[in-house]
Amino acid sequence: MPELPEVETIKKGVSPHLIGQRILHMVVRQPQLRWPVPEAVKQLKQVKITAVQRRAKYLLITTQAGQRLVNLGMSGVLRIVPEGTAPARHDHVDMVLSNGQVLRYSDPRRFGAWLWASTPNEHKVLAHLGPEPLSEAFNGDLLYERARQRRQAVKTFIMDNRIVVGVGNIYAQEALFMAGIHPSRAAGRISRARYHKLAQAIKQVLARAIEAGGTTLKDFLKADGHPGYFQQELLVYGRAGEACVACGATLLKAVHGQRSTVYCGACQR
DNA sequence: ATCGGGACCTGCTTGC
DNA sequence: TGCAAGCAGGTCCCGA
Repeated sequence: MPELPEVETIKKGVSPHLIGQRILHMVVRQPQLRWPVPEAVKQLKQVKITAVQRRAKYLLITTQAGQRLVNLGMSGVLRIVPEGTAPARHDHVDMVLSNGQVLRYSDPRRFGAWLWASTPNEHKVLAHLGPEPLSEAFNGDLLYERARQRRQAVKTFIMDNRIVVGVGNIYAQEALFMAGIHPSRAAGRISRARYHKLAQAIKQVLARAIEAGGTTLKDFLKADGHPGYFQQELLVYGRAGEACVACGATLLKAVHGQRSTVYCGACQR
Protein backbone atom coordinates (compact mmCIF):
# COMPACT_ATOMS: atom_id res chain seq x y z
CA MET A 1 0.00 0.00 0.00
CA PRO A 2 0.70 3.28 0.25
CA GLU A 3 2.66 3.31 3.47
CA LEU A 4 2.06 5.76 6.30
CA PRO A 5 3.58 8.82 4.55
CA GLU A 6 1.38 8.15 1.53
CA VAL A 7 -1.75 7.85 3.69
CA GLU A 8 -0.81 11.03 5.52
CA THR A 9 -0.27 12.79 2.19
CA ILE A 10 -3.63 11.56 0.93
CA LYS A 11 -5.31 12.70 4.15
CA LYS A 12 -3.88 16.20 3.75
CA GLY A 13 -4.91 16.24 0.11
CA VAL A 14 -8.50 15.13 0.51
CA SER A 15 -9.57 16.52 3.89
CA PRO A 16 -10.08 20.16 2.75
CA HIS A 17 -12.51 18.82 0.15
CA LEU A 18 -14.41 16.71 2.68
CA ILE A 19 -14.71 18.56 5.98
CA GLY A 20 -18.02 20.38 6.34
CA GLN A 21 -19.49 18.78 3.23
CA ARG A 22 -22.48 16.50 3.21
CA ILE A 23 -22.30 13.04 1.68
CA LEU A 24 -25.15 13.03 -0.85
CA HIS A 25 -24.87 9.31 -1.50
CA MET A 26 -22.45 6.47 -2.14
CA VAL A 27 -21.82 4.54 -5.33
CA VAL A 28 -20.38 1.07 -4.76
CA ARG A 29 -19.60 -0.63 -8.06
CA GLN A 30 -17.56 -3.46 -6.54
CA PRO A 31 -18.54 -4.43 -2.98
CA GLN A 32 -16.09 -7.34 -2.76
CA LEU A 33 -13.03 -5.74 -1.32
CA ARG A 34 -10.95 -7.33 1.43
CA TRP A 35 -14.25 -7.65 3.26
CA PRO A 36 -17.67 -6.90 1.74
CA VAL A 37 -18.46 -3.19 1.98
CA PRO A 38 -20.91 -2.87 4.94
CA GLU A 39 -24.50 -1.85 4.25
CA ALA A 40 -24.06 1.12 6.57
CA VAL A 41 -21.31 2.45 4.30
CA LYS A 42 -23.36 1.92 1.15
CA GLN A 43 -26.56 3.45 2.40
CA LEU A 44 -25.64 6.45 4.51
CA LYS A 45 -26.70 9.69 2.85
CA GLN A 46 -27.27 13.34 3.68
CA VAL A 47 -24.85 13.34 6.59
CA LYS A 48 -22.23 15.95 7.29
CA ILE A 49 -18.53 15.11 7.51
CA THR A 50 -17.17 16.50 10.75
CA ALA A 51 -13.59 15.22 10.79
CA VAL A 52 -10.96 13.44 8.70
CA GLN A 53 -8.14 11.77 10.59
CA ARG A 54 -5.52 9.09 10.20
CA ARG A 55 -4.76 6.26 12.61
CA ALA A 56 -2.02 3.87 11.48
CA LYS A 57 -2.79 3.44 7.77
CA TYR A 58 -6.53 3.86 8.24
CA LEU A 59 -8.20 7.04 7.03
CA LEU A 60 -11.05 7.87 9.42
CA ILE A 61 -13.94 9.85 7.98
CA THR A 62 -16.25 10.86 10.80
CA THR A 63 -19.84 11.96 10.26
CA GLN A 64 -22.73 12.77 12.54
CA ALA A 65 -23.98 9.23 11.97
CA GLY A 66 -20.81 7.26 12.55
CA GLN A 67 -17.37 6.71 11.11
CA ARG A 68 -15.99 5.24 7.93
CA LEU A 69 -12.57 3.59 8.01
CA VAL A 70 -10.75 3.37 4.70
CA ASN A 71 -7.68 1.18 4.29
CA LEU A 72 -5.90 1.25 0.96
CA GLY A 73 -4.32 -2.21 1.07
CA MET A 74 -1.46 -2.64 -1.40
CA SER A 75 -2.84 -0.81 -4.39
CA GLY A 76 -5.58 1.50 -3.18
CA VAL A 77 -5.77 5.15 -4.25
CA LEU A 78 -8.13 7.98 -3.27
CA ARG A 79 -8.69 10.96 -5.52
CA ILE A 80 -10.97 13.96 -5.67
CA VAL A 81 -12.70 14.18 -9.05
CA PRO A 82 -15.59 16.32 -10.36
CA GLU A 83 -19.00 14.68 -10.22
CA GLY A 84 -19.79 13.04 -13.54
CA THR A 85 -16.23 11.88 -14.22
CA ALA A 86 -16.49 8.50 -15.92
CA PRO A 87 -15.22 5.66 -13.70
CA ALA A 88 -12.31 3.51 -14.84
CA ARG A 89 -12.04 -0.23 -14.46
CA HIS A 90 -10.96 -0.42 -10.82
CA ASP A 91 -12.84 2.59 -9.47
CA HIS A 92 -14.85 0.63 -6.92
CA VAL A 93 -16.33 3.23 -4.57
CA ASP A 94 -17.49 6.86 -4.91
CA MET A 95 -18.48 9.17 -2.09
CA VAL A 96 -20.56 11.88 -3.76
CA LEU A 97 -20.27 15.21 -1.97
CA SER A 98 -22.49 18.28 -1.71
CA ASN A 99 -19.77 20.51 -3.26
CA GLY A 100 -20.02 18.78 -6.64
CA GLN A 101 -16.97 16.65 -6.10
CA VAL A 102 -16.48 12.95 -5.59
CA LEU A 103 -14.03 11.08 -3.36
CA ARG A 104 -13.15 8.17 -5.63
CA TYR A 105 -11.54 4.95 -4.41
CA SER A 106 -9.61 2.84 -6.88
CA ASP A 107 -7.92 -0.46 -6.00
CA PRO A 108 -6.87 -3.04 -8.63
CA ARG A 109 -5.92 -5.74 -6.14
CA ARG A 110 -8.86 -5.14 -3.79
CA PHE A 111 -6.78 -5.72 -0.67
CA GLY A 112 -8.13 -2.50 0.78
CA ALA A 113 -11.31 -2.06 2.79
CA TRP A 114 -14.15 0.30 3.63
CA LEU A 115 -15.31 -0.36 7.18
CA TRP A 116 -17.90 1.12 9.50
CA ALA A 117 -17.81 2.08 13.16
CA SER A 118 -21.11 3.26 14.62
CA THR A 119 -19.09 4.67 17.53
CA PRO A 120 -16.08 6.61 16.19
CA ASN A 121 -12.65 5.11 16.88
CA GLU A 122 -14.11 1.88 18.26
CA HIS A 123 -13.70 -0.51 15.37
CA LYS A 124 -12.05 -3.87 16.06
CA VAL A 125 -9.17 -3.15 13.66
CA LEU A 126 -8.16 -0.14 15.77
CA ALA A 127 -8.34 -1.93 19.10
CA HIS A 128 -4.87 -3.43 19.38
CA LEU A 129 -2.72 -0.96 17.50
CA GLY A 130 0.58 0.20 18.93
CA PRO A 131 1.63 3.87 19.15
CA GLU A 132 1.99 6.22 16.20
CA PRO A 133 5.65 6.26 15.15
CA LEU A 134 5.86 10.06 15.14
CA SER A 135 4.38 10.41 18.62
CA GLU A 136 6.38 10.71 21.83
CA ALA A 137 4.86 7.44 23.00
CA PHE A 138 7.05 5.68 20.46
CA ASN A 139 10.74 5.58 21.32
CA GLY A 140 13.72 3.28 21.73
CA ASP A 141 12.79 2.30 25.26
CA LEU A 142 9.42 1.00 24.06
CA LEU A 143 11.06 -1.08 21.35
CA TYR A 144 13.61 -2.44 23.78
CA GLU A 145 11.02 -3.38 26.41
CA ARG A 146 8.67 -5.02 23.93
CA ALA A 147 11.52 -7.00 22.35
CA ARG A 148 12.49 -8.87 25.53
CA GLN A 149 12.63 -12.65 24.93
CA ARG A 150 11.62 -12.28 21.29
CA ARG A 151 13.47 -14.32 18.72
CA GLN A 152 11.74 -13.10 15.58
CA ALA A 153 13.73 -11.00 13.10
CA VAL A 154 13.82 -7.32 14.00
CA LYS A 155 12.39 -6.45 10.60
CA THR A 156 9.14 -8.33 11.16
CA PHE A 157 9.12 -7.07 14.77
CA ILE A 158 9.03 -3.39 13.73
CA MET A 159 6.44 -4.16 11.03
CA ASP A 160 4.07 -5.63 13.66
CA ASN A 161 1.21 -3.14 14.16
CA ARG A 162 0.86 -4.13 17.81
CA ILE A 163 4.40 -2.86 18.47
CA VAL A 164 4.29 0.32 16.39
CA VAL A 165 1.99 1.23 13.49
CA GLY A 166 2.81 2.56 10.07
CA VAL A 167 6.18 0.91 9.41
CA GLY A 168 5.73 -0.87 6.09
CA ASN A 169 8.11 -2.81 3.90
CA ILE A 170 9.82 0.17 2.28
CA TYR A 171 10.49 2.24 5.39
CA ALA A 172 11.37 -0.78 7.56
CA GLN A 173 14.24 -1.48 5.17
CA GLU A 174 15.31 2.15 5.05
CA ALA A 175 15.23 2.58 8.85
CA LEU A 176 17.22 -0.60 9.52
CA PHE A 177 19.87 0.54 7.05
CA MET A 178 20.02 4.00 8.62
CA ALA A 179 20.43 2.44 12.07
CA GLY A 180 23.04 -0.08 10.88
CA ILE A 181 21.02 -3.05 12.13
CA HIS A 182 20.87 -6.35 10.24
CA PRO A 183 17.23 -7.11 9.34
CA SER A 184 17.54 -10.77 10.38
CA ARG A 185 18.90 -10.05 13.85
CA ALA A 186 16.67 -11.42 16.63
CA ALA A 187 14.62 -8.59 18.14
CA GLY A 188 15.56 -9.69 21.65
CA ARG A 189 19.28 -9.45 20.95
CA ILE A 190 19.58 -5.74 20.24
CA SER A 191 20.79 -3.26 22.85
CA ARG A 192 18.76 -0.40 24.25
CA ALA A 193 21.18 2.08 22.66
CA ARG A 194 20.71 0.52 19.22
CA TYR A 195 16.92 0.59 19.65
CA HIS A 196 17.15 4.31 20.40
CA LYS A 197 18.97 4.70 17.11
CA LEU A 198 16.39 2.60 15.30
CA ALA A 199 13.44 4.53 16.72
CA GLN A 200 15.10 7.79 15.64
CA ALA A 201 15.69 6.37 12.16
CA ILE A 202 12.02 5.33 11.85
CA LYS A 203 10.85 8.80 12.89
CA GLN A 204 13.34 10.50 10.59
CA VAL A 205 12.56 8.47 7.46
CA LEU A 206 8.78 8.74 7.93
CA ALA A 207 8.90 12.47 8.65
CA ARG A 208 11.13 13.11 5.66
CA ALA A 209 8.90 11.04 3.39
CA ILE A 210 5.83 12.97 4.54
CA GLU A 211 7.64 16.24 3.76
CA ALA A 212 8.41 14.95 0.27
CA GLY A 213 4.81 13.89 -0.29
CA GLY A 214 5.37 10.14 -0.08
CA THR A 215 7.14 7.67 -2.30
CA THR A 216 6.00 7.36 -5.86
CA LEU A 217 5.64 3.70 -6.75
CA LYS A 218 4.09 2.67 -9.98
CA ASP A 219 0.51 3.82 -9.58
CA PHE A 220 0.69 5.94 -6.44
CA LEU A 221 -0.37 9.52 -6.90
CA LYS A 222 -1.39 12.09 -4.37
CA ALA A 223 -4.99 13.21 -4.13
CA ASP A 224 -4.35 16.00 -6.63
CA GLY A 225 -2.85 13.54 -9.11
CA HIS A 226 0.76 14.65 -8.65
CA PRO A 227 3.48 12.21 -7.64
CA GLY A 228 5.44 12.18 -4.38
CA TYR A 229 9.16 12.72 -4.52
CA PHE A 230 10.62 10.52 -1.81
CA GLN A 231 11.55 7.69 -4.17
CA GLN A 232 14.73 9.43 -5.21
CA GLU A 233 15.87 9.41 -1.58
CA LEU A 234 15.54 5.67 -1.01
CA LEU A 235 18.85 4.17 0.12
CA VAL A 236 18.24 0.40 -0.08
CA TYR A 237 14.65 -0.41 -1.10
CA GLY A 238 14.61 -1.84 -4.62
CA ARG A 239 18.40 -1.54 -4.95
CA ALA A 240 19.55 -5.18 -4.53
CA GLY A 241 22.76 -5.77 -6.50
CA GLU A 242 23.62 -2.07 -6.55
CA ALA A 243 26.32 -0.41 -4.47
CA CYS A 244 25.76 0.61 -0.84
CA VAL A 245 25.69 4.41 -0.65
CA ALA A 246 27.80 4.26 2.54
CA CYS A 247 30.50 1.66 1.82
CA GLY A 248 30.15 0.62 -1.80
CA ALA A 249 29.51 -3.07 -1.05
CA THR A 250 26.91 -4.85 -3.18
CA LEU A 251 23.50 -4.68 -1.52
CA LEU A 252 22.01 -8.08 -0.67
CA LYS A 253 18.49 -9.44 -0.79
CA ALA A 254 16.69 -11.61 1.75
CA VAL A 255 13.12 -12.53 2.66
CA HIS A 256 11.41 -11.88 6.00
CA GLY A 257 7.78 -12.83 6.55
CA GLN A 258 7.37 -13.41 2.80
CA ARG A 259 8.45 -9.84 2.07
CA SER A 260 11.69 -9.05 0.34
CA THR A 261 14.40 -7.12 2.13
CA VAL A 262 17.43 -5.31 0.74
CA TYR A 263 20.32 -4.57 3.09
CA CYS A 264 24.06 -4.03 3.27
CA GLY A 265 25.89 -7.02 4.73
CA ALA A 266 28.83 -4.81 5.66
CA CYS A 267 27.07 -1.82 7.27
CA GLN A 268 24.24 -3.71 8.97
CA ARG A 269 25.05 -6.06 11.87
C1' DA B 1 2.42 -16.09 23.98
C1' DT B 2 4.98 -16.15 19.90
C1' DC B 3 5.92 -17.35 15.30
C1' DG B 4 5.60 -18.37 10.47
C1' DG B 5 2.79 -19.10 6.71
C1' DG B 6 -1.53 -18.79 3.95
C1' DA B 7 -5.05 -16.13 2.31
C1' DC B 8 -7.18 -12.30 -0.32
C1' DC B 9 -6.58 -10.11 -5.98
C1' DT B 10 -4.84 -8.00 -10.34
C1' DG B 11 -1.23 -6.44 -13.26
C1' DC B 12 3.38 -5.80 -14.63
C1' DT B 13 8.03 -7.74 -15.56
C1' DT B 14 11.01 -11.56 -16.44
C1' DG B 15 12.61 -15.72 -18.52
C1' DC B 16 12.16 -19.73 -21.33
C1' DT C 1 5.59 -13.74 -29.99
C1' DG C 2 3.43 -16.41 -26.30
C1' DC C 3 2.83 -18.13 -22.01
C1' DA C 4 3.86 -19.19 -17.22
C1' DA C 5 6.16 -17.93 -13.24
C1' DG C 6 7.55 -14.45 -10.09
C1' DC C 7 6.88 -10.32 -7.79
C1' DA C 8 4.48 -5.97 -5.84
C1' DG C 9 3.14 -0.93 -1.08
C1' DG C 10 -0.91 -4.72 3.72
C1' DT C 11 -2.70 -7.27 7.41
C1' DC C 12 -5.98 -10.62 9.37
C1' DC C 13 -6.28 -15.26 10.79
C1' DC C 14 -4.88 -19.90 11.58
C1' DG C 15 -2.24 -23.75 13.38
C1' DA C 16 2.06 -25.37 15.43
